[in-house]
Parts: sequence; C-alpha cells; structure tokens
Amino acid sequence: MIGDILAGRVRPGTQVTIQGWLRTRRDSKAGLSFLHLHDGTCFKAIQVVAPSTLANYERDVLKLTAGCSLVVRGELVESQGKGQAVEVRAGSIELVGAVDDPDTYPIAAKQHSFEYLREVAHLRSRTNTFGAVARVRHCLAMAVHRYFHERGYYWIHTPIITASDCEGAGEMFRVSTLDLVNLPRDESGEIDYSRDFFGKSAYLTVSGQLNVETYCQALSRVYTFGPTFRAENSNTARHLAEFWMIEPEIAFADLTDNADLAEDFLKAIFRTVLDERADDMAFFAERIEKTAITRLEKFIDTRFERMEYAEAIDVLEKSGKSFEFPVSWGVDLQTEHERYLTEEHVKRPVVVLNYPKQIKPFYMRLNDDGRTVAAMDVLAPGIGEIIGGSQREERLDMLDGRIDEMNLDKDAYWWYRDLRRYGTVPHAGFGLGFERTVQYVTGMANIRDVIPFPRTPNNADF
RNA sequence: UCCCCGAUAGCUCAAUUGGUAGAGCGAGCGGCUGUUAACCGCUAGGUUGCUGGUUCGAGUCCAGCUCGGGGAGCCA
Repeated sequence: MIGDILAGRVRPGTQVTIQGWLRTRRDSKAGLSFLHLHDGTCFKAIQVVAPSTLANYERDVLKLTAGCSLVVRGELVESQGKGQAVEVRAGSIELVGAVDDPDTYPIAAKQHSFEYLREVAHLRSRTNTFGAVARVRHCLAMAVHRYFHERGYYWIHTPIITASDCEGAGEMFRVSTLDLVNLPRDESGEIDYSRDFFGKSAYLTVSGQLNVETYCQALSRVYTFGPTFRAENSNTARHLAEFWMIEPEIAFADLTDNADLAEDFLKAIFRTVLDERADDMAFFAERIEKTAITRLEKFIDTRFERMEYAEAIDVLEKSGKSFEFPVSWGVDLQTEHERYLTEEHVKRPVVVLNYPKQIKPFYMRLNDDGRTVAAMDVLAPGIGEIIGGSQREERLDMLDGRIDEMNLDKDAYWWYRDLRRYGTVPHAGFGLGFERTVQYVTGMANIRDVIPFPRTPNNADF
C-alpha cells in the first residue's frame, strides 16, 4: 500500500506493486512521464516514474488522465528530483480502468468548491479533502470505541425503528408499509395504523438514550454509537436529517461524573486523531482551518470551565452585549449566548450545568431547588453546543410528576418507568453528535462535507 | 420555516447606463523540460438555472419557481 511506502516501512530497492488512481501526469522529453498515484491509505500520492521504454508507453501511458485506475509494478528508488524522498520506477503499468471522456471527468486536478463537490459526491472521495475527512472520521470512530472498550463500557445496539416518540426530541420520520394511495381507515375515518407493519405507528429513532438506559441498569457502563434521524426542516451548516450519535450512559453516577466523562472522553479522542492522523491534520491546518491543530492541542491541555446556568445568565446580563434575544433566568441559551460564553468570556470549552426544568425534557433529574434539573451542555469555541446530557431522574414519583407536568402519556413509558421500580440507581449520560465532532476536529465549515452522503431537506441523492 | 445573497463554458469567475458573451484552469493537438498545481503556442467548448413579462433589443430590468450559499430557529 502507498501508505506503507510513504511511511518509510519499505526499503528502497524493494520490488513493489501499487494500485490506485491517477491524480496528475507530467511528461518529460527526457523519455519519461511522472505519475502521481493515490490509493487513499495516506494523505499523499506517490510519484511513479514511467520510462518511455515501457511496452504500452505510447498506447496507454501518454493518454492517462486524472481518475484512471492503474496497477504499477516496479522498484522503489530514492528520488532524483526534489519534493519526495522515494518514488517508484515502473517496470510495468497496467491501465485497469480508463476515463472514457476526460473532458467531463468531474474531479480536475485543481481546487473545486465544496458546493460543487456535493453534486458529485460519488467521486469527491478521490479529492485530498474528502480522503482526509474519511480517514479522520474513521480514526475518530475507532477512537470512540477504543476509549469505551478500554474502560469497560459495552456498545449497545439500540433499535433504529421505534414505536415511541422517545424524548420528544423533534420531528420523526414515519416508517410504514401502508399503501399511501389506498390507506386503511377505521370507523371514524382516521388512518388505521393497527394494520401497518408493526401494528402501530413506527418511526426512525431520534435517540437511543431511553433504550440504552435499560442496559445501563444491568451492565453499568454502556454506550450507543449509531445513526439517528430527525425530520426537522433545518437548513444550516450543523444539521443533518441523518447523523451519527454517541450516547454513553453510566450507572451509580451523578452530573459531576457525567461532566468529568465528557471532558476526559473528548480530550482522549482528539489526542488520538493528533497522534494517528498527523498527515491529514497538517493538511486541514494548511488548507482548511489554520487553527485546526493548535485548537485541538489547546482543547486537550486546558481544563473545561464549569458554570452554573444561573451564573451563565448573570455573565450574559452583565456582558454589556446587546443580544438579539434578551437574557433572563428561565430562557434557553441561544446560539449567540453560547458563542459569547465559550468564545469571548472564558475562551475555552465550558460546561453549563443545571438548567431550568421547563426548558428541558422530562427525564432529567429534578434538583433539590425544585426549579432546575441536572442538565449539562458542553460548549466549545467555533462550534457551539457539542454535547448535551444530564443526570436522569431515577425516582419514580418525581419522574411521574414530570411526565404529568408535560402532559405525556405515562403508559407509553411503562418500561422506562419499570426501571425506576426495580432496583433503580442514579445514572447519567450524554449525547455527542459525531459529525459535529468531525467538523470540530477538521475545521470543515459545513456538516454536509464530513459525512459521505449527506441527507438534508430536499436532498437524498446518491 | 424566516431574513439576506447568488445561479454565465467541464470547473472558478468577468461582461460599464439594457446594444455582437470573455479570461484562467481543465480537455485536445504541438513544443520544451527529472517533472512537482510545471511552462509556452494553437484549437474546441455557451438556448447565460426554469417559466413568463417589459423592451426595437435582456446575461443585465420585473414576477413566479427550482437549486445553492450566509445568518436565525429547531437541535446533536
């Protein structure tokens, strides 16, 4: 693999076979062509020197254009030119797949706009940027699993399809096999979902949290890591209709343990990326976001600020800033408020704790003051809210009180309530948007460019 | 969903008060060179997003639509 060679794991003089896709070709009248070949195993492409004495030099090599797939056999040699330490002196070049109309190949050897590349998402993976994003994304995903595995957490596969609107976390996608042009109706003319596939309404999950809590109260430390769906009509650089979410849940734990976990976890996976994907991170720092590396290093080295919600409100009220949305105790923090807190006031990640109960979901634990719940948001400069979590309400009477207050159907949560009846324990957890994490690490401005095939309102191409 | 901006060659963008639509890159051909986003010359490439309107004449002005971008809401 090209990654092994460019990492110095293959000695010059070795016969090698490399397989990949052509980036550029430059011909020299000295009787050779220079090919840059990439195979995605590392950031860089490798230079292949193709002498004109190759049997298919005239027929194939001189006609190679960006995107052609090749198998090159030859000797790894120290480069005579500047710009690379080693190169492959080709003994044979096999053209595996030609580009049949080079004029229309969408990925030219030049800079394309990300907006354009989204329209050719099936080929953008061949660019420097999207190769780097894919490798960093993988690295982060593996780092997540490794972090939890090494600390005794179990990965729980919570369902993709769910019959309950778990936490009221937004609009849901309906899952149905009913014939839309011939819907079954009941006596009152309503759609009869009892005749749908699951015998009732079903949806794509908006969170695995309620389900994973059941395993938390048996296996102690668990997490989910899977796709999540929100049918919100959100058109922003930080929202997707289909995204991946990481949700750890820890038993015998309170909000402080939760915040500690969030901080240690984020720092650990960021450290892993810096260690393992230095080549890609160098690219992001050079071409995408100047502070990509220094920002992560600073993130890792500084302790998160911790701030009570009430204190945050106080800070905002005394900031002298004129916010579009006025601030007072009881309101939810807007994007502009969160940005001020993390970017201007403390200038580093901040965990805001204990929010008013009326702006948070029913399952969050009511504090002794009776008006706040044990919720936390982790805010980071440049991205805003990256984590939202809470200590869960483990007392059945309190939970029922919250369910009633919010006019929810107690029966729908019968199994969730059972957990509070049979050996309940204090527990806590949080949700981390995986794509937002990839965005933060890479500095990519739009969330649609950190997932291979983004799904957003009006767009499910590819 | 709301506010603002935009859509011109394969890509990135020009085009003066409404008057014959251009450049760079990419592509093709030729030249030059152990080349590095190579360089030099030539060539091809367009129903100016769609529909309608105003006008002698619309890339340019007006309306609607579609798509994209920035910001906001919802949130992760």
